Amino acid sequence: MVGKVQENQRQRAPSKRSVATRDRIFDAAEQLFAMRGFEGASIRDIARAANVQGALVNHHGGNKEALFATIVARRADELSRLRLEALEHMKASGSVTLSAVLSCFIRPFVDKTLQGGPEWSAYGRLIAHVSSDVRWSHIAQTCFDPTVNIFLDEISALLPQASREKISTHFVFMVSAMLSLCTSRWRIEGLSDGDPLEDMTQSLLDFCVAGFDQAHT
Amino acid sequence: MVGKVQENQRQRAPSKRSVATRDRIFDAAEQLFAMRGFEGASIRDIARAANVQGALVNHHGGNKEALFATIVARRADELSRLRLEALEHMKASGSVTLSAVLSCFIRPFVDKTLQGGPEWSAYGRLIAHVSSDVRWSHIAQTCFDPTVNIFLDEISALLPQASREKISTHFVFMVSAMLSLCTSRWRIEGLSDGDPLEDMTQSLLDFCVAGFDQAHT
DNA sequence: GTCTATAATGAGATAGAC
DNA sequence: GTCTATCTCATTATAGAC
Repeated sequence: MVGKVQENQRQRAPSKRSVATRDRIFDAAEQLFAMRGFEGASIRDIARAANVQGALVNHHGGNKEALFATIVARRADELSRLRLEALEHMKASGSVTLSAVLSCFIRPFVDKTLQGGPEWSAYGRLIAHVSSDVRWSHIAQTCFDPTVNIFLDEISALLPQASREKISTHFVFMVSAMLSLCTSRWRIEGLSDGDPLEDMTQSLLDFCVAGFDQAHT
Repeated sequence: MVGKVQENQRQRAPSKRSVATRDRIFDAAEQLFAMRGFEGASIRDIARAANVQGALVNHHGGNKEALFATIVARRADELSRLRLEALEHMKASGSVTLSAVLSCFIRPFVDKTLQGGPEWSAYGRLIAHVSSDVRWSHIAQTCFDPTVNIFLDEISALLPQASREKISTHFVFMVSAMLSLCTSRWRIEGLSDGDPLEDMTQSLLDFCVAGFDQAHT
């Protein structure tokens, strides 16, 4: 029954098997794009990792750039939702502080990428690729800027003496530091003599809150 | 005369033309590795940009990984020297503050990569690639860690209550924010309504000094 | 939707003449 | 040191059978 329902004028609803295959392809693409970057991950590697023929990758994902964009967009909505829900929840609770606002942006990301399983761990590195290459600016604009702008507004309200430009600049510093938890933990561990910090998230938050706050005075 | 002097038992001194060719190849490799990453830059593209035959790239640079490592190492010494000189100069002047120490690390990098011409601008992005990919950890270890450890020691002396692990962690946050000036200025500009900040370097410094300083209390 | 087969191009690397 | 020529393999993408 379900298999014959039309989604729109041009297409059947995809079968369960088709969806499963597509998801396997997307998961494999996510892992490989995250680990090796756009050029470092080949369609063949993705197909092999997903246990499908190469042609299927193109069938489900379009060409390589479209596939990459799809993979980034796939989890962007959930991430935005988590961030905005945290923000709403915080405002409902009444105590709107700089620390709380930044936490609403950082915590969902870090919680997911550090404890949300291998897909989210890969997704964190993927976002780092997007954020450091102007070539993907259109993806960042579509997937992340709307939410980021909401947070910039909140921060502006809390730091009325700081210009929008300064807040945006500091925000990018914060995002870069946040992404380093996904891309550069090996670096932190290599520079530390002993065990890595127990709670890097709190440390990141403290670092960024102080960084923003000094702009106030 | 010079052309016939032996450098060691196995090799003549390279001719002026040879050195010029090699430098052209290295410069082209630097630009392309910086712009497109390791896999995104092909030996053929590098050869074309340097106006030489492909075989010459292998001749002067070895295989692709060796070439990449060479390109990163090429300017690392100068960068380290600038940073350590700044540190010495500061200590000689007497006022050893956290802000001054961090400035000795950040200023030489930012001054070079933002105003030191296209080679240094590319080099900044190149370091960003190295810093965000565990695959290049051996390069980071060789080229940057010795200097970084000296700065970690200085910071430790100024923040005796902070653990080495916390200082290392914050240092990586700082480096990530610093590198974002090379990789993500498009992002800052996209999020700012008006003109970008006049002095992003000072802004970065303020942000990081405050971030480190809060660990003190 | 999935497969085989293949087109069309580009990749890194080297041998050997000059 | 530089060049030409070439080897070998991987790349993205599509056409067309099932």
